[in-house]
Amino acid sequence: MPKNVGVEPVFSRLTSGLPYLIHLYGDITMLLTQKPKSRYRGRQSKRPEITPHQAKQKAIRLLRENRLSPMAVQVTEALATGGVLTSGQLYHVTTVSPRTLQKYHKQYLLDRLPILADELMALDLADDPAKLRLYTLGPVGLEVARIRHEHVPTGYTGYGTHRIIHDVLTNEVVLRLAALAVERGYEPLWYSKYEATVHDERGNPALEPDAMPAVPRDGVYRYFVVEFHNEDKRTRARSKVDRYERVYRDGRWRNELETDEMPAVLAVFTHKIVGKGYREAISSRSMRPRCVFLGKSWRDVIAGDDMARWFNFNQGKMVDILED
DNA sequence: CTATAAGCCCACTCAGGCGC
DNA sequence: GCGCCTGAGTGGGCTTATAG
Repeated sequence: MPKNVGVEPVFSRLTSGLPYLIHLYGDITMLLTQKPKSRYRGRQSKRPEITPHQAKQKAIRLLRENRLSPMAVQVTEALATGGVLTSGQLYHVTTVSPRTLQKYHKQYLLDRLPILADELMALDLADDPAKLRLYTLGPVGLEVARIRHEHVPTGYTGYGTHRIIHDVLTNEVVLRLAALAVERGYEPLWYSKYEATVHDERGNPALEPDAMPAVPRDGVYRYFVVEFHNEDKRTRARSKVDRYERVYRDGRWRNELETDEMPAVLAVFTHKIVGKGYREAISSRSMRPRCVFLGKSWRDVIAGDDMARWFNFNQGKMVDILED
């Protein structure tokens, strides 16, 4: 990809850990349905604050002296790509234990985001709800990532719950799709939303997908962009379709994404009305869309539905996105 | 108070490096 | 080869802090 030249996307190195992804998490479902009301409960971290300058010095030292373990690299890379992941997601990507994550936190590599008590209580399927944590890059991890990547997701501590959950669920979609791809013998890649962004002629973002997984096919990587909708407005779908079509015609994406084939859009929606919106937007166009739009409901994702089977809005039928 | 999370200590495994 | 050390990751078990 153009933006992170010389940097391997996370998944290219993580295929060995991926089979762990297969079983259902369940630790995610309730994050969506529960409204944030209760506050953080339990002991709070008393890790002393450090200045951004101190963090940068630590990061430079860690890299120069080669003192970042392979596991630490994998974890920071995963977070640099996905922004915010649960301890469960991190485990399924890297096989890192909660204990080690705690250590990384202490070393300023990671930050924790408070998980709300009610949402924890609502867990029913989780293997170990007590160990569920939300992690983002910490001050040092952020600086490490900045040295490796042009754009790094930041600011989660300032984001509202809705936004954080949006990103966690987006990552869940990517991880589950990747897990299936690995199961079928492919080596999937995982690009961040920054790497997936396409700009207009003035340099402003024209498309800002939530993530960009890629799966090889016939020796060439085939890209998908994820659009995760956890709102219930059908009009958002129409504007997305219009925007993708505009960007397609513009053609700039070929250079920015370094691909000859426009990535297919994987639209995941928590409200059926959004899927309906896509359907109407596509069928009502006078010209047949040039982009491929695929849809799946979040309900199906967490129910363990086959992650390769998506509804193709253009053709009006189910397809297998890894084989068709 | 209780429930929950963070902190801390110890012990174990495993891999790599070093000296002999 | 062997023994020894060190660092990383891990898990158990206990203590301490804090919101409700």
